[in-house]
Amino acid sequence: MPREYQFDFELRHLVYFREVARTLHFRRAAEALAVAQPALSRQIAQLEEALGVELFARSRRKVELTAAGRALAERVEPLLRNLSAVPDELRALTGGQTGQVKVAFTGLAMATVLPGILREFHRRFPNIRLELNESPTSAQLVALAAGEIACGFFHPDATTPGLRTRELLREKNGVLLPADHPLAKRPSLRLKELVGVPWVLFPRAHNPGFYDRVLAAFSRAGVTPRIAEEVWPRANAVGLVRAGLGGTFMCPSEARPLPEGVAFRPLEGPAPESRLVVGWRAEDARHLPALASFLAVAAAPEGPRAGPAVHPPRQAV
Amino acid sequence: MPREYQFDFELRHLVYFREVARTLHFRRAAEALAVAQPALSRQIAQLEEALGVELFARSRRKVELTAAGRALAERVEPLLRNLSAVPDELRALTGGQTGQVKVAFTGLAMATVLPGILREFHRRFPNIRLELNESPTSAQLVALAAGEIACGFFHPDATTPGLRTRELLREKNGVLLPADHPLAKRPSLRLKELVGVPWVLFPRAHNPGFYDRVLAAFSRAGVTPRIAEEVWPRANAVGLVRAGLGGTFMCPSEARPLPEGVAFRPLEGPAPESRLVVGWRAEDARHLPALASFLAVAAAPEGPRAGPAVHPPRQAV
DNA sequence: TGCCGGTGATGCCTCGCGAGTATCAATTTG
DNA sequence: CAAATTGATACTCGCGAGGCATCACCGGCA
Repeated sequence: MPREYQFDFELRHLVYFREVARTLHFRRAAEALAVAQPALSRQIAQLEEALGVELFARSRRKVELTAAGRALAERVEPLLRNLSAVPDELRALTGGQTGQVKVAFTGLAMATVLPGILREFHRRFPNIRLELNESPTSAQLVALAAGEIACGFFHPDATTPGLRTRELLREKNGVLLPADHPLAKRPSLRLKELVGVPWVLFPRAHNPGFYDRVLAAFSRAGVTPRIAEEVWPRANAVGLVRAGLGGTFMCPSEARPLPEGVAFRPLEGPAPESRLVVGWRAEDARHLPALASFLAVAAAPEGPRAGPAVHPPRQAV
Repeated sequence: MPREYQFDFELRHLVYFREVARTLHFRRAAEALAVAQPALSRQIAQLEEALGVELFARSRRKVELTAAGRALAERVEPLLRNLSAVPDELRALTGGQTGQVKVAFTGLAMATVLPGILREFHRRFPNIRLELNESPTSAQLVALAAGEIACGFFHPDATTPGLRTRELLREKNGVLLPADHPLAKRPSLRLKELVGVPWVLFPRAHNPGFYDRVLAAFSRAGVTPRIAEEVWPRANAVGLVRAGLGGTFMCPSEARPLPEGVAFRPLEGPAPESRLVVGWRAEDARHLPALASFLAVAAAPEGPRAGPAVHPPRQAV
């Protein structure tokens, strides 16, 4: 039996095409797909070449579907819809619609991406129960290795051996100050201007890598910070800052919405960078169906998140 | 409206999966797909990870489908079948089921891949008429530029400006000799052993680049060939060799089946390499529906060819 | 009519990943 | 127990998807 026809296009082309066919607008479609407009233009051109057919009639000012384009849109729409249901069906077969998953998270996760993930997850998998516990990065790594949790949202620093991770957030830190602090009058700050400001941190053992990078950033700026408090869980740091005990680092997304009595100021120049990832043991994803379902939401390549999409930037700053 | 679900796998994964699901054998599936076995293993592993489901139960010695694997196979099979019909449908819409295409070809094309392409093409597009003319590479390039032909099978040498091409064949030449020639007793030959053998070539103007590479190969081997005849069309060269006028270069595929009265011997060490491509003007493929249909067969990435599949080797020898 | 804003295409560059080669590890077979 | 078979792993390389900057072109507006 001769080998079946192989495709000279990919699902990506079809997904891109569908979006352009819907919006009839390359730039808006590109934005919705979270790619740059030239990339989208080229993929559409490739698809047209692969099919040997013009799909869009582009005048410089307007985009419309050709007859072939309309036909393709009609075929592609149900096809992608069907296909998108397949992964959940398969997980359902292996029991991935029920069960429970133990999940650990840090304060940053709960302050940013986690609520959106949980909402989406409970919509798609109402019968899977999550057991959620706030826990520092270091403890999560131990618990993952020991199999005590199936999945953690933490801040990667050292290499995470044997774990699969997906980055969810990467942001340069800004500074959280008491609202009445003199420096809070400035629209933005530099690290070296923080000399003398007492500083609120977290216990070093919770994430030594990041802790040390913070101190290193200070010392590169010629400042020796005075550590006023080490506090945990993270959410309590805001209270200490508001109480006037000092300042602390914070990601922009973590500072939205801004609590009363504190001010958030971005840092100019070099500043510590916070990364948030979701991590799990590679083999678990194939053996614990409920975990696979959770990861289908939490570690989706571009899963819909709460609020405006938060794209992890490609390169570090 | 939130962005629709995006896939974390590609059509390639599904095609690969289908083949493994059919054969239940990674090596044979890899061969059928014309990829190496490790590549296939990894793509399947990726698909399993993307879906969060084990698709195959591999013992070291046997591969079987899991329940999820069976379910996926059932979903994927019709889906790919449907999808493979789409390109032809679209071309039909724009008139790509009728019309005519002017095609030029060289002797090598007709001796190797062209018959298989024509058979397949007439099966899929019985109402498109081809106008086929044997023509040397140089003339084809002129005719393509002038729009006199829509598509040519030729031997690329210089750059082919403004043309889209796809490689169909790349082979090291061997030597065709009269069956009773003394050198024909040897199982294989070296270029320098051909000293003194009269040589049958094609008119230089037909493909100066290749012609000169042949002479250069001779001179690098320390041989100055005596050009006995320059003949065209190519098929006539066999007659001259059989008549004892001399030897000529020939690709292994071109020498199958071997005509009476001649002997084909591979060359050891460096030897001229023949390449065959199909070429067309990029914009024509989108504006001439019948051409698009022809290219869907002739320039398919791995289209079924006559006889055992001829894969153009990845790197030159 | 000329300027400006919006739109899709093009050129150049980077980097991630698919695929190739070589090799390993495990199991069956004689 | 040796040899063959088979899927997985380590590494390296090259292609191409995608990013950024810019162009070419068109419409609207004063």
